[in-house]
Amino acid sequence: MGHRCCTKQKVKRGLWSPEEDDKLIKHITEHGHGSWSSVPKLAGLQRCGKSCRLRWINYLRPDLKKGSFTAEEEQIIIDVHRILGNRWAQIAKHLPGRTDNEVKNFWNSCIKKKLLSQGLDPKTHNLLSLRQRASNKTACKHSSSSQSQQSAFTVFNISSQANDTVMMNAPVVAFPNDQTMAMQIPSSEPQNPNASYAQSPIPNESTIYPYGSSLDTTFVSSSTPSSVHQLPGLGNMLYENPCIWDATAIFETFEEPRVEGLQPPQQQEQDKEKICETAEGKIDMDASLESDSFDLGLLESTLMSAAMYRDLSSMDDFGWNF
DNA sequence: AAGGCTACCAACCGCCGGGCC
DNA sequence: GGGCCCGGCGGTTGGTAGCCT
Repeated sequence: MGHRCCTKQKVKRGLWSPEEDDKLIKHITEHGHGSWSSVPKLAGLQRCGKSCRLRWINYLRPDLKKGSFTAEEEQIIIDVHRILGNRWAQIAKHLPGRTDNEVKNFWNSCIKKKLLSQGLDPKTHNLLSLRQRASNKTACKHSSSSQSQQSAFTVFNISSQANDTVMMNAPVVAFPNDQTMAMQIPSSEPQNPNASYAQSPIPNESTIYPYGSSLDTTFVSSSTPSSVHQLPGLGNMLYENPCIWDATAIFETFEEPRVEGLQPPQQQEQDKEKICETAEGKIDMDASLESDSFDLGLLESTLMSAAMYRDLSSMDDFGWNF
């Protein structure tokens, strides 16, 4: 059963022939599309108006960008999808020359699998639970090696390469070229986060280093948060923890980090609120992002706060003091 | 070489909301 | 207010090319 407009006349379906394309291009360039339902008749096509519209928008439009997606575009898709979900049309608006259909197909064929292989849930962008990861392993040859959950500060990493990485549901910030921000305590270090709090929180260069392959760059630190007993929230922790600050400084040595900085202090309160919501099991960032005029700057700052979302079960060890 | 499998992508389907009468 | 038409959107399907066994 076709669309209403398609039932009025006998219409052709399936792939478009070059002749049909020519007719449609000629008609639209000369007359514009006007009412799509009248296009087939005026253009001399045995197609439904919807089909003409789709063909034009997805394939024939002159301003379409041809070729495969760039790493930059891929990152934009991931970033925006993290906030908006499957709103392909909205996502496509941030990619000039790309269509929602194209973005959707690229997501389903490439990015989705990539995220899964990194242990990320493509829907929520959160790390998959151990069970989910286990079930995913059967479908994903290159998934991360099995890793146990430790402390929330142990690892901020998804790495398919690092055997001694301790995986947990912790912040992950993705960068172009699949660089992934991650904080990790090497397995030789004390695994109890409280055990090392008395140590100097300021890491030296030997304790923070790029780690992993070109596809998985992991930042490793032996340092741990400096003030677990007064944690006002992870947002503040980002500011108060020199370890993480120093880690961000390292980004400068890598290719064009997308996240240029953390939120200004006044945003911390908002972030705290978001994290509180997350603690209640709610991760809903869409409410403030319904507008068409979505701001990538906002997105980036949001991502930094979003970087602190994740499986709160792993956060239970900490004495939250809101 | 042939059949099976997988990935990719163009196109379709069905639903929804807005505008018009 | 209700029905109809239309455009837009997200989900899904089906064809095809390439790879693997």
